[in-house]
Amino acid sequence: MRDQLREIGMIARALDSISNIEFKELALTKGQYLYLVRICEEPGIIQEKLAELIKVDRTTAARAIQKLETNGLITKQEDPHNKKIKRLVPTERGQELYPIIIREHEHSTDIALTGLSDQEAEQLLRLLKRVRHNIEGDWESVKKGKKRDY
Amino acid sequence: MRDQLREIGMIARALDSISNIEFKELALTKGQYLYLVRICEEPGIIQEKLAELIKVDRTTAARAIQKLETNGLITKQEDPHNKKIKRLVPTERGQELYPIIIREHEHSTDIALTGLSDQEAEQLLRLLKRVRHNIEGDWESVKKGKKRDY
DNA sequence: TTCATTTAGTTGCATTTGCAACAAAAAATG
DNA sequence: CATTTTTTGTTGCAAATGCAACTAAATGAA
Repeated sequence: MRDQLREIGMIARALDSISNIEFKELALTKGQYLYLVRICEEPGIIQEKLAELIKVDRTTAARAIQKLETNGLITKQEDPHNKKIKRLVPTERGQELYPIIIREHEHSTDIALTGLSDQEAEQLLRLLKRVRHNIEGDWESVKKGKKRDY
Repeated sequence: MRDQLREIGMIARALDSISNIEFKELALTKGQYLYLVRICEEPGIIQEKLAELIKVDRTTAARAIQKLETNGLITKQEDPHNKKIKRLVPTERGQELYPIIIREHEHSTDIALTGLSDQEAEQLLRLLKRVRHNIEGDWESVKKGKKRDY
């Protein structure tokens, strides 16, 4: 039975839950790790793009990012050519957390992929990328108010 | 690179977001569809098991379920042999929503699996089930306060 | 250039989320 | 049997979440 999406939901909730509990000792509150890793990997990214990247509501991202700044993990830098956007850059302290977050993530990946051959893990990644690509359009248009017919 | 878990997170957030928006016209608020479908498919299930099934915090489930009852979509029935548990059963109105939720879910699955062959979709499902199985243990133990070493 | 549209960001408000901390029934241990 | 532990459920907070509604800059169209 076509339960792919249910499995994905279960896995995502379980892992997010684990990460949130584990990162509490880094003084990161719910969800913050998501934004911080991406900002470290793509410094200069703006809020709007970051929200699109991780598939979260713009306003939720706005507040999470605001809090990261308040806590001294990132800064918002103004762009010389565009007064509207604010480029997000990790602070030194933010960068220090990056490898810790990645290590946790690697460990979760190890657990998740236990028993899968390299070929299977690669195949899984390929298929997931296609699925993600398939749904991105719907997410963006539904977010903007478009109705899907079915 | 081993981005399987990131892809899963993106897909899950995007689809959950879409579902929440689409089910608003059924007067279902955030997340409620998750619980309602499962109660329809497994009537008599108890709160604790339901939370484990969908991988969500016990107290979050408690309140979502409470609201489903308040809104007349499910009832909590006492068990004749066990005074502690409350068996969750959909009402008629709850059952009416079931096929609507499933239809939406089927459509999302159609979109998500676009371009995948039957073999690929099946392989994806098999792999996801294994991944889910792999992480369930960690989720439950971390939830109960156990620390993972890595 | 002018005006409309899109993009980027913010704030208000109502709701959901989830850790603590608790209670009570049931099950396990001795 | 008594008593310890686990299971199931709840409530109090504090925080995150997300839809509306709003600004203002940038971009596009006429």
